Amino acid sequence: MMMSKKKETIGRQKIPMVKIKKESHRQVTFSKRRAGLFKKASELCTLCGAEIGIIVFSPAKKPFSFGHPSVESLLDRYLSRNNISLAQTQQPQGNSAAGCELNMQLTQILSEVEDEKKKGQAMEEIRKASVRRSVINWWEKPVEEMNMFQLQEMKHALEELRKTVVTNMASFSEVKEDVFGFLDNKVTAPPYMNMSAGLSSIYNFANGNGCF
Amino acid sequence: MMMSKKKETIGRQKIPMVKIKKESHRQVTFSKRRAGLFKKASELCTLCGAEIGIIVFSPAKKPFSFGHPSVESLLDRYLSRNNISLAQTQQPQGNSAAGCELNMQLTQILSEVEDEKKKGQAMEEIRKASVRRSVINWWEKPVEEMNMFQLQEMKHALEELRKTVVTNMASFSEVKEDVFGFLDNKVTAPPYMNMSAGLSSIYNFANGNGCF
DNA sequence: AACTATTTATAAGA
DNA sequence: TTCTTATAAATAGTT
Repeated sequence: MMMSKKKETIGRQKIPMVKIKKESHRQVTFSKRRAGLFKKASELCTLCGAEIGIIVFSPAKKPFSFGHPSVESLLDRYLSRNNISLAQTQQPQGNSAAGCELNMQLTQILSEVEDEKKKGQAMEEIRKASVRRSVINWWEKPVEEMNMFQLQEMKHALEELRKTVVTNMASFSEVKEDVFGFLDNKVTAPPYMNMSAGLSSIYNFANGNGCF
Repeated sequence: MMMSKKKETIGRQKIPMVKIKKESHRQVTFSKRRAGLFKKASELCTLCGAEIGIIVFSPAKKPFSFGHPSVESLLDRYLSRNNISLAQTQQPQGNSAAGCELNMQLTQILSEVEDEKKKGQAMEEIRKASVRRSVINWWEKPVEEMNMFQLQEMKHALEELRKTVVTNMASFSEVKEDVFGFLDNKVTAPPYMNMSAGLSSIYNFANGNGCF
């Protein structure tokens, strides 16, 4: 007792509320605090049934977002209900209803898949002590308690995945058609959560058509 | 010393991350946490030079926002960046080419996502002794060897996944309604840091086609 | 609105 | 980048 074991670290220190000078330090802080901000938002949504949309541009101008439901759905919903149309300012591409439907399907499927992916990661994390990015432990909570934040985290994983898969995909592009032919049939499913973050990343991947 | 002065309060207690039942309590928590969220956002802006836009709808459907530089400009950039505009006002039309392209995009994305999902399941399988559908271990083979079969498996997994997720999602239905409920009311208000003129202009960035 | 006892979030360090 | 640890901050339950 009282042995005063040497402090291993000085612990958290108070920092002046001014822009962090050192680039690397600023990047680290940005990542940590962005995660913290999104977590807080998620909790506010859960605890109070609030609706929150957040858009963040990192100092490097990289976009991040959190949305429950999603920024897009909020806007869409509002506009639909109020029958407002502006669009003129946006890119004029004749779009099709079919395209929209597909788009919605994509949204639906993506949210499902992201959920699954996350679930898989969660199990892995629980079982062993981490591998890739560590998120909080929403996976140890009942399903009612896991939602937004967890899904948001999947976005990052998905984006990383893309790079890997896109690269590998080249080797069997011909098979792809056969296998996914079923997608030509409309996959009809009820719309649930929309993950803005996840979808956003998708848009960069699939644009060029007015719907996206 | 050791006088152990009577504790004046029990202090902060941990609370379950579920919607707070008591109306009054929920309202108080909302106020406190909203303030905390905005403060965190503010600090992130200052410390890292980030740009952040936040929109919050209270459980009572009252809108609040935080924006640096402004909610509008942030949303504008966000939407532009992601090419979400759907601008296609109302003209429905038949653009089969577009539909085809969309489908291809969907296919591409799905393949990526499924691959990830499978990867997660694979790890789970490897680590534990099976759980749901057992697949072979093509995942342990070099990428050149996994193709058709792997993709086929993913398809099934995805389809099963959908059922699971759709089922689980049902538990969110209650929240969902709450969440979208505010849309029935006109968004009228002006609240915290900067806003007011904000919302109306924000909506101008979207179109009224309901694609999103 | 204020007040603490605690829980959380994190700045540093490894 | 991820994990630890000590300390700064946020906040739940009270007054």
